[in-house]
Amino acid sequence: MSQQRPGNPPGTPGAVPAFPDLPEATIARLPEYLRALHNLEDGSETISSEALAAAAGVNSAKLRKDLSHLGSYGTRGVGYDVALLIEQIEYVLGLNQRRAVCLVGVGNLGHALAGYAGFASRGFRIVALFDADPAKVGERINGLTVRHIDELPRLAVQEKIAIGVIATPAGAAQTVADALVAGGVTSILNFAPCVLSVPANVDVRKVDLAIELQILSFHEHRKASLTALPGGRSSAGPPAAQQEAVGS
Amino acid sequence: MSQQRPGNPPGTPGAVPAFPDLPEATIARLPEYLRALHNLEDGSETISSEALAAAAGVNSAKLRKDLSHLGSYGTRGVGYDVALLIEQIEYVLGLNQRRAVCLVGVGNLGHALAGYAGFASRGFRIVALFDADPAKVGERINGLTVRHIDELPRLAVQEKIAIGVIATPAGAAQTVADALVAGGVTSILNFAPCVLSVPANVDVRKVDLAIELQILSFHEHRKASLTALPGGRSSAGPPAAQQEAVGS
DNA sequence: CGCGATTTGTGCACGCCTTCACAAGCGCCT
DNA sequence: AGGCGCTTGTGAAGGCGTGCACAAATCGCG
Repeated sequence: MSQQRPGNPPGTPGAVPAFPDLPEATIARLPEYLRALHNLEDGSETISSEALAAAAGVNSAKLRKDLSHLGSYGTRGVGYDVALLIEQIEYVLGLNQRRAVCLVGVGNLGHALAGYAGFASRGFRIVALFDADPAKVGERINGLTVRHIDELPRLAVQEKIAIGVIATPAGAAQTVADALVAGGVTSILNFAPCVLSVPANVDVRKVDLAIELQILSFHEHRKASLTALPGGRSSAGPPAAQQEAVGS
Repeated sequence: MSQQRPGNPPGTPGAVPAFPDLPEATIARLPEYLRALHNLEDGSETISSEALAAAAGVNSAKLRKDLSHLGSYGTRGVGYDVALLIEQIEYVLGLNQRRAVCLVGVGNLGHALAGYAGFASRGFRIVALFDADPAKVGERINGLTVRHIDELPRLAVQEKIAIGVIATPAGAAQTVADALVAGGVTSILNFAPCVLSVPANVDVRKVDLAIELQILSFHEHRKASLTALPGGRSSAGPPAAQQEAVGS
């Protein structure tokens, strides 16, 4: 990621509700709390940190600290007001305004993302689809027409698109990122397996599906090597093959 | 995640190459290094930590420390042997054996995942597709026939599937997870926006596309509130509305 | 053969994050 | 009105991860 904390220049007086600079770890959990809150079918007005933490799958102390960071007021002995908490978190995350998102690359994955209901239901509005393949331009997906990528910068500016999603092959990703930046996009969600270089003011988050599987694979390997300890190395290639320069 | 480190019971003697218990942060980066290594079109035999770090988008000191954790031997003054390093990382990640993966839920997203080339090209083999919808059972996707989810436990055992991918709606995810566990699956990649509860020996990784966007949204909100400081709160709702219990 | 350039491996310090444990505060019941 | 139980908010400690800076090691060249 290209976080590069702006440093909170000493000059900024806290007159306006100078944005609470929450820890990154907290920010990453806020959406989870929000989801848990929305999923509450329980009609109760309030919820305790214990209950919400369980619903979100985290430690209750962590949750309380997270919420305290954003100044949210629970009531001791009672809990948090559900409706108020939802409003608070949505405000902090900037979800009260439906943000315009564009998606580049309507291949296999992009097609699925374009139709993903989870975006619309959680505060985002896909307003444009792009692709470099002329054969795909003009295709209609989910009520949107795929446009050629050359139109990206112009349309991004025009539609005030702040977030771009890259679902192209890795080879095209950097070019697309440049086009997004040219269009004034300042947040990028990158599904292409590659490193993007962007200006410091642009945030990039990466999701690499294969990497997730590889991490799981590691744990599988570890678990297997633990349970197989007594036996004699049954599975594939041993870690050897790197002896050299043993004694010089 | 349900990490819950096994505690490394004091009894385990390090006779067998007791698995290097790498820091989680390191594990998460190894696949990135691997990808960077594979992408090297440079025909050189070796690569310096500096160069590889740049290609992977990380700090070079971090990379060296990561590699040192897995005992990988670079050569001072020269760098790391590319081929050897690839072999090492692939071994640690357990990628030398093509792991069997099954995918549950062939809706919008599942469909895309089933066709995602990145899995096959990076050591994984999707061997089965499942869905609960009878209308989808029998459909052929990418050479695989969609089976009914009731067959999951049996087939998972039969095919020795260790990793399962959940791409169902949130409502069905827990049921699917239970079925996966019943089938002996010990690693789950969950795309459904919900918390799964699984036995301690099962690893779960979660990918929530909407959450990623929400995190970006936060940064957008923050950036906007910073640049708009001088002006007068032009955009949406202020954070107020939570006064109450001010003085009792 | 020796020296300098280069690059790895790592000790150390710092900061972030997590977790525990508890005081403070609030509501309810008597 | 008072006390009791429950829950939040937070101080402090510990662990983890990061990044700097440098010693150790290796290669190539004169």
